[in-house]
Amino acid sequence: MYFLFKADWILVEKKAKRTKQSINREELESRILRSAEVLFAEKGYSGSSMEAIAVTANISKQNLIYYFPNKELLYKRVLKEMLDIWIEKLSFLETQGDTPEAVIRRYVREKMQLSRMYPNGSKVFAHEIISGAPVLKEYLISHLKPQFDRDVMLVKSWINKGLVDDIDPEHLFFTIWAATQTYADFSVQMEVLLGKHRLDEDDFERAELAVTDFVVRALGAKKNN
Amino acid sequence: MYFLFKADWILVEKKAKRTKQSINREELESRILRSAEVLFAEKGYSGSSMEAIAVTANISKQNLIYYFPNKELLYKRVLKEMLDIWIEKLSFLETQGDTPEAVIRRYVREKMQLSRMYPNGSKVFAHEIISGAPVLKEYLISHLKPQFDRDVMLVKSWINKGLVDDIDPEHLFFTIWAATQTYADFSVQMEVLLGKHRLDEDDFERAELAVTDFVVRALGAKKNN
DNA sequence: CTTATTGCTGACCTAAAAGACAAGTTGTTG
DNA sequence: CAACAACTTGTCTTTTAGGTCAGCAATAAG
Repeated sequence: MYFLFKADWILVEKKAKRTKQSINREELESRILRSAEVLFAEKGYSGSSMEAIAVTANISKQNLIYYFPNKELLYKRVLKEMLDIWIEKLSFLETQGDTPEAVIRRYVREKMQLSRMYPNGSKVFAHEIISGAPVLKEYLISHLKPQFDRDVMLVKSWINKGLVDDIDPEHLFFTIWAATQTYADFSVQMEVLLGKHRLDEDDFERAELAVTDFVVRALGAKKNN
Repeated sequence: MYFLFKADWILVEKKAKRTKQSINREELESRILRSAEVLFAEKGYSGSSMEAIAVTANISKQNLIYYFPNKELLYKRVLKEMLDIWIEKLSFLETQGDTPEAVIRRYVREKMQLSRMYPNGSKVFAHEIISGAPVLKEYLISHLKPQFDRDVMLVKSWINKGLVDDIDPEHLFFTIWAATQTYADFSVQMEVLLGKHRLDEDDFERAELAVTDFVVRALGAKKNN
């Protein structure tokens, strides 16, 4: 799973002899990554200093640099962690016997859950894309596009079979992504508008229902085959 | 229109004697603002140096500072310019005799056009909200929320009158905003996925059609009253 | 137990970036 | 056209941030 970027990932694949040190290393690395994620999400890449990340992770700056020799590497690792999760959880494969509606419902639900569970990773990703994807562009071309093309084809086949209405498949995906990811990225705006300090369980429940419902209606999906 | 933030806007309301200097000043100010907008959109607040903004605007850094004595002020002005445009163009008022569908169609179209015409402003706004809206939070509370509440009420009245289906009004708006703004903020991702260098006239046409259609279907709006 | 490896820290160094200041230039106005 | 205001630039200071390096501390391996 270390295929994402050229040569500049830290490769840690040496038999893993779980000594006291290696355990500590793992724990500390993930603490650093979580801290970095929070800061990158909130302040962006340039706005997050190594010093600040170190403080958040409760270590010294030099120690941080010991684990991640430079900031760009750290940033790429944070992005990578997020993408790994997304790839793992988001396949749009047509399960045997599933109706389009079922596939879509599952897809929307999983995207919503990612927004709910990894809001910071999502924000880091958003900053990156808005900024023109300087780091991720290659990845989008090599990994996301093929999957996208495949998924679009699938929806087209649904249309041809008359299982769903004649909608625009590409823009359907853009809308689904936007509508789901917004619950991570723009949560502050929603909190203000809903008059809450935090979006809670219930809000996400409603959101998931609403968005799923919108999408299903848009598809005009026929329930029985 | 200078009510947005406390006291730190530059107030320029002195009778405007259109001399050679004042014309030049206006021209230069807007050139600076456009340059700043581009950089803030791409690099975020911290990633954009005054030096770089000056270079982009083709003036010296010292001259930039003469016009905008500090970076934060410049940033706020960029945000303000964007918000002024949005407020001006986005009212969800029920025009006499208009059906819900017509109102919604107009609303979506206008939001799409904002994404198309002011992608950079939109990106700056997105960065700001994702970052927790440190500058804009007050504004969201005082200006956006009241308008939002009003618009939600309107949709509820539509529902009560049976003009549209029983959808979730709050989340309807969240979805519309997300689905339209994504064409500004995530344009790079779409370019990659559609295999284009730039989203063109035609893409936006299709996008507008798709999103409008999507929303109208979600509403289940009845065409005749 | 002692040697090698890994983890951690403090003292630097360098570059960039915000912006203060003073001095010069250009345009405006009585 | 003289005096004043608006504009522009070069120089300097301070702060911050990324990162190096040498050495000390803790742990693992023989």
